[in-house]
Amino acid sequence: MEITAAIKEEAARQLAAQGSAGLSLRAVARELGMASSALYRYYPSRDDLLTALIIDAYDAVGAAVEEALAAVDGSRPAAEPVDRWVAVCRAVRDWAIAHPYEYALIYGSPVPGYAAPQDTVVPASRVPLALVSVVRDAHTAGLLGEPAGRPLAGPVRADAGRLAAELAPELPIRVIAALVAAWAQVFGIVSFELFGQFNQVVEARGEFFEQAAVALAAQVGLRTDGAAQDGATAAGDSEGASGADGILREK
Amino acid sequence: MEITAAIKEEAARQLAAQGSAGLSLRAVARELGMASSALYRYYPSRDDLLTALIIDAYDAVGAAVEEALAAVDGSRPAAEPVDRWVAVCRAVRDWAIAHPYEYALIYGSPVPGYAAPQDTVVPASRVPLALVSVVRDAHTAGLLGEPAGRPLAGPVRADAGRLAAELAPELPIRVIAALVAAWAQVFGIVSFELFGQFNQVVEARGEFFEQAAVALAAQVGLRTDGAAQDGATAAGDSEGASGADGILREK
DNA sequence: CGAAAGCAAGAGCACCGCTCTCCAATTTTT
DNA sequence: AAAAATTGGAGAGCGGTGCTCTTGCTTTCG
Repeated sequence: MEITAAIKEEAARQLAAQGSAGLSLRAVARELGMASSALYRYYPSRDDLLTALIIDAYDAVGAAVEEALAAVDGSRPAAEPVDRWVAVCRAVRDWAIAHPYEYALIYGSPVPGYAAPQDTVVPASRVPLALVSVVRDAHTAGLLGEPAGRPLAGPVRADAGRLAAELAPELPIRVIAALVAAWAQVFGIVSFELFGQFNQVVEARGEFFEQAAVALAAQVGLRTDGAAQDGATAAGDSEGASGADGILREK
Repeated sequence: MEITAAIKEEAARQLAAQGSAGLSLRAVARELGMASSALYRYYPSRDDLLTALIIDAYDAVGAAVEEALAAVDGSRPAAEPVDRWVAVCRAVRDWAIAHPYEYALIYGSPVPGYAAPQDTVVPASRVPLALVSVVRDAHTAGLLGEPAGRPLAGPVRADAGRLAAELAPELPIRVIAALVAAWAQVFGIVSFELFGQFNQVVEARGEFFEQAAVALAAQVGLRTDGAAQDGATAAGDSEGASGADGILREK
């Protein structure tokens, strides 16, 4: 049962090298020294292989986020909620920059024949769950203030209430709503950076992202008290990979 | 010289029907009753055709936004800054829902062989320019408060200053920075909705988006004074197209 | 030992982007 | 008006793709 792993590994290599459109079953088979038809015994179609890669990508970014959270929690003194939040956000961005095609695969436009089976939902929820845990921990520590924004409209309140019930019943519903919005917004910034929308607009992308992440933390109610904001300290060190402008637009 | 238009039109039809990956030069030629090779006289490659479609898509969403802005400005009484901001945001979302594949083409992952030539930058700037104009008008009317967030880190300040110089010298630099962030965040929410990330998370997507747009307006400093927030009035009417969950994920 | 199941290979289908050569019509130039 | 040059299109063909179907080998099981 390790052939499937070898296939996936080679496919991941091609994905990382040429993007999802450049992934060819025949090329994978060629590289593995087998007939292309033999490959269909392990993955019934190209989309199924892609789905496996999608799941792996979700798991990878989820693991990166959880690892970053564990790292910041191991620091001295104990990390503040805002720092934990920013650590999660930064982990997402760093992973995206390091794996642009994998990122595009899961957070870009769905592939042509796509397929978002149920298997993807659990891995896909690791990042949002990390964000929830940061906010929940802040809440239990009494470090959660009022989220920004007006009272929720009815239907939004219903959605947020449902989410709160299954994720964090102790959190205020408005926090949940703000959290979902912040979640989407974090990826909005990362996507804009990776997909080239910031090309002649934002150059200091690491610092810009940091700034936005801090603002989003405040948006969900994480107070930035205690040590004054020194978010700039760790801002610049995630550069280097984004030296050229635009990651995916090479041509 | 109208053959290029016919080609583009048919290509746009295929794009809207099957997405960018489903766009085939041969199919376009077939549909137009000509040899596929003849098509290369007008578009040297598939990517060039795609680029033309990208420019059209940018122009379309830009026009939709400007039209929405003109519409809200024609209302009585004169629209408040927040309402103008939300109108722009809503126009983006409505256009995206109406043209999911075009949206994916320009705001999703860049296509495999892509090509982001300079021709795209002007059309692509129409939406952000509309956002800038809303904020600038609010500023000249004295309706712009302090943007949220901390003081800008040096490099971000430089970026924002450069943008301010060429876009709106009278606006505070921090507003520019907040504006860029809000711009990316608006598209983050739209992309998450269209690309299926909200699938079992947010159901009341119109209201949710409205809420987030209002919050982002506040984030850039647009005060929601005067008539108390009645943003919910126009919230629910942009639904209907998003009845099914997920637009691009049919399979 | 023989049957059955699993696995790999090959050929082939229909499609794709793209290039090349060729031809006819048209336009321009002489 | 005749000749030359440009243009727009057609066809064949190359190498590539995903996918299917049939064939054959090998391993396992009864």
